[in-house]
Amino acid sequence: MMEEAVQSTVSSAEDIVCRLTEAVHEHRVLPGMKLSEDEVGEIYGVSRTVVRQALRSLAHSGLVSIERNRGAFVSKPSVKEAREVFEARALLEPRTARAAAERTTRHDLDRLRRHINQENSALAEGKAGQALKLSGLFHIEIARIADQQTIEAFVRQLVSRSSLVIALYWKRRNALCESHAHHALLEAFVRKDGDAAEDLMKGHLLDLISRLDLRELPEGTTSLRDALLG
Amino acid sequence: MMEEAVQSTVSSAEDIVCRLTEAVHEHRVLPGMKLSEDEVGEIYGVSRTVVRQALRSLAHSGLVSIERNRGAFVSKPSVKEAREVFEARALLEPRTARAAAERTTRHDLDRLRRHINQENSALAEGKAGQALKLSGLFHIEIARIADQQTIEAFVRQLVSRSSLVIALYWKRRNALCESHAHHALLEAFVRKDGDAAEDLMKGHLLDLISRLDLRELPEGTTSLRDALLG
DNA sequence: TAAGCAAGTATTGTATACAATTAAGTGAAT
DNA sequence: ATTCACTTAATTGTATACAATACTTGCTTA
Repeated sequence: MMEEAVQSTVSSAEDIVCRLTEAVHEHRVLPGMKLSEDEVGEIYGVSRTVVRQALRSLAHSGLVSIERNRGAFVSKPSVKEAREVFEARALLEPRTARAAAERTTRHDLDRLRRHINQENSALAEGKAGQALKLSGLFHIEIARIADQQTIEAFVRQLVSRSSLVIALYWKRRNALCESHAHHALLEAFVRKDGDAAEDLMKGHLLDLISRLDLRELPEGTTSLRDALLG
Repeated sequence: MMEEAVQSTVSSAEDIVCRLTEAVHEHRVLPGMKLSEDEVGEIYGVSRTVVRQALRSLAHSGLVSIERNRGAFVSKPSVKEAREVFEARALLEPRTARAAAERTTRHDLDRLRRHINQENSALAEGKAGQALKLSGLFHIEIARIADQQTIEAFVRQLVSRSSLVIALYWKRRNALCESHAHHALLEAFVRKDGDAAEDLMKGHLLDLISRLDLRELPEGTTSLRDALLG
């Protein structure tokens, strides 16, 4: 009888948040890039009103910095901010991995396995951006398994910002970043070994930090002079 | 020469966010309350545009829930959400208190002392709302001393949501909630005793949870029937 | 009397228009 | 030639207007 219209229960602003977030995660949008309201609106076919909602939402997550009367830019985390992000992750994720390992269901294990396969496929095909995005999603998936929505939201934010940090401070861009860390975590999950999961996650995060070059270099704006006189 | 106008570097939306947040912290605005855009806009003398910005910002912090085409309401955390909030605090705050204790300067100690005095004054004068707000600010101050802006932002959010949890689940509303916990923390800070600070904070958070009644009762909407048939 | 339906009212979602601020470009003076 | 000032263009901040959705109320009917 009633022609049930496809009522989008999700606002279009959230949709744009997702698209921009994914672009950042895949390093298709890089730190410092200007996000003009008109431009973004034209790309996605919505008005500035909804674009502004999305940008402010992203600013809340730390992915975007809004400067009054100047507009929105993809954030460029400072060295200090980069350290803070990983320090926060070190506080949240190991204990969350423990909780997740002890709660894992068979269904969760299947999802994790599929996820790791996707990661490896992306790496094998040279899709570095997608591999990076999937790598982050793995950590979020763990928070989901732990059934901790509040912490999951924090981890989401930290993973996003980590993506910016990696874009700015990763040591060897061309190096394959495949590590067995995720697979080792999966094995701990199979055994429901909370201790191992916590330790593995702690070590994994330390490993990630060690691959960053967090000397104070890129703090100053990459001035045109430096670029041209180099 | 130039008549330097008072250029508000802070957007009016942020101003409204602060005012509403403070009202929630002081329990002058309670969980479930409707926040009509027109009404809020009229109260603060701004248009709906800026009110909507503020409400979405508060929704991001978890203080407000926005239901599509229905509007914004002060969040009513479920029992599960209440537990999650304090579990997240248990992960973040003890280690942060340790870091803060080891970094404390004399200036920080003065601020903490003044802060505790204000708390006690508010309690003595029976200003329960203000005392609660100050109590939360104490925890935020610790994250600030630790010089961890990222964690500070998370703690801010968790303290805000804790305020909602307390409004819903606090056992004995009339009980004086003065505890020596904050003062004990201050003493650990004076000694720069990180171990003690971490333990004290852990215990303080457990103490807070123990004063909540987290049985599944208030999950159902406080229906009019319950209120009138009581 | 109670239940269901329908029209009207109120509130939110989105787009557009105007105001304010910033950034850029042009020109003149030192 | 360089720097400062001024004008002009572009972008963001805010308010308002219109569209879509949800809620209320009154009426009809069983």
